Amino acid sequence: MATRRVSEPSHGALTGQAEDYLKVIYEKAQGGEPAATTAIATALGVAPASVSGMLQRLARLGLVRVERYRGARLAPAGRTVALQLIRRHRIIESYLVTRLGFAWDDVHAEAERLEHAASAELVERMAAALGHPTEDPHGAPIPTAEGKVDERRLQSIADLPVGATARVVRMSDRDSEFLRYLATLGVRPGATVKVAARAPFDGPITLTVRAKRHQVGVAAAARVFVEAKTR
Amino acid sequence: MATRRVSEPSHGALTGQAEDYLKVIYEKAQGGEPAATTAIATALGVAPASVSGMLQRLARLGLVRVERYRGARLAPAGRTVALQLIRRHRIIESYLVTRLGFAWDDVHAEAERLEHAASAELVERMAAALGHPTEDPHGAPIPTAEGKVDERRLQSIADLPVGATARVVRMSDRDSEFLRYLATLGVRPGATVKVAARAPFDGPITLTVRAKRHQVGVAAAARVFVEAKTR
DNA sequence: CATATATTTTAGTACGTCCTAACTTTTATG
DNA sequence: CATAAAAGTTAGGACGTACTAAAATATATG
Ligand SMILES: [Mn+2]
Ligand SMILES: [Mn+2]
Ligand SMILES: [Mn+2]
Ligand SMILES: [Mn+2]
Repeated sequence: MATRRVSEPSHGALTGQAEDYLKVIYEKAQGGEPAATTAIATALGVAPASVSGMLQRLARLGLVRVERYRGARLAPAGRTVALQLIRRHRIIESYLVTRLGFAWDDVHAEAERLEHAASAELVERMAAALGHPTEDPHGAPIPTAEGKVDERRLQSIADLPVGATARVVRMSDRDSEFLRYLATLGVRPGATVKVAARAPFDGPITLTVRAKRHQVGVAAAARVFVEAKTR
Repeated sequence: MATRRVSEPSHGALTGQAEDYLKVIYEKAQGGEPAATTAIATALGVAPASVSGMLQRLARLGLVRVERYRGARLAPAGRTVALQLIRRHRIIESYLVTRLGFAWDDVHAEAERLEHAASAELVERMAAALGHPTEDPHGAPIPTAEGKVDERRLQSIADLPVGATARVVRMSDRDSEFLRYLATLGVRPGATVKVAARAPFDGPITLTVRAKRHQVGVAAAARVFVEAKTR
């Protein structure tokens, strides 16, 4: 019996790259539309041609269904892989912030790598150590080990009308500079924000957070997701 | 500015595979002799031909010096990479055992993967959380961040004469079945063992551990490293 | 020391992943 | 709706890593 090669991926027979594709397809294909090749390419930082190639391989493996020139959706098997990966990612982020003192704007890149190397056992031990958290540090819901996850579509701040008050639920975690910017505004999961004004032609949005007013661009506002307060 | 690709290795420009080769060469080339191709191949579970190829690449990168048909030694740059990898591996193992309740016979495979994904920051945070340990759970010394490590060559139990008493310092951690076997004998770092008898022709060694006698094979004894007691 | 055996390397091939350039299809616009 | 622009795919190639089979070299043995 030969030594198991350590280069083999930790989860099934999939490489980390393939896992990341599935995760991005999961994220981009929410809401009926398949994930577009270019959107996947941008998210992963690869050329569109590379995506076309990978989609064919993933389709051959039964993990995605591809409509040529239209985009890709996850097949059930691919969805399972994606949700397990997302679970690992979010538990790892939570653990790094809670137990190892990582800054919340700093954990994403680390988790992006560890999610492929961490075994299910490690992840479940981390989850247990944290008391089985249901959300990661950026407010994103953590899928259960069985693959259940809250898939509600949330409004972003950019969707709110003037005068609306909302509770911040989650925000994009890909860009740590963005997260640090939000932190300076006091915008974090659980915070209350009010849209005080909106300049026309997609101009800046005036936000009230903890009694302070800030002007934020539409692009930033669109990356912060909220629940309207039914006050 | 494109998104950094997550497939990129965490440490320098080296892949995890190349790192593992360097680690094995470090281990096999202690004591003058270069690491033999077949020894590297066996340790990594690959064919000798694959090793020849990788050695050429590593030589081109200035990480190893190869003597054709003789074997490979680490160049200074390769030694640095190897020692950093070993530091990551051993700190990760220590952390998993101490903080996440992993069994000591179970952590090696996990660490073998995580060592390539964990950033220096993560590893230093783990080390700090543990109070900067100097040995891993199997008694192996942890190199410092600066690359210093205790490289003493230790005797194995198989080297001891009958009647010798010794303190167990460390043991091979690659095989969890082996580690569980040692645990049933009470052989762990810090334990005291006495060679009560040795059957001729490399026959079984009779060991006294915590007042109990056990017969162990020479192959097993050769994988447990000790310090003779100068009582 | 000649030759048999063991070890190592080379040659040729495969696979996953990526790229650029060229081509095809879809979509948007006048 | 014709055509220009955008999006997507294919072709061809590179790189890292692995394999097997054959050739070269080193070592052991009679
Ligand atoms: Mn994240
Ligand atoms: Mn990832
Ligand atoms: Mn180990
Ligand atoms: Mn490894």
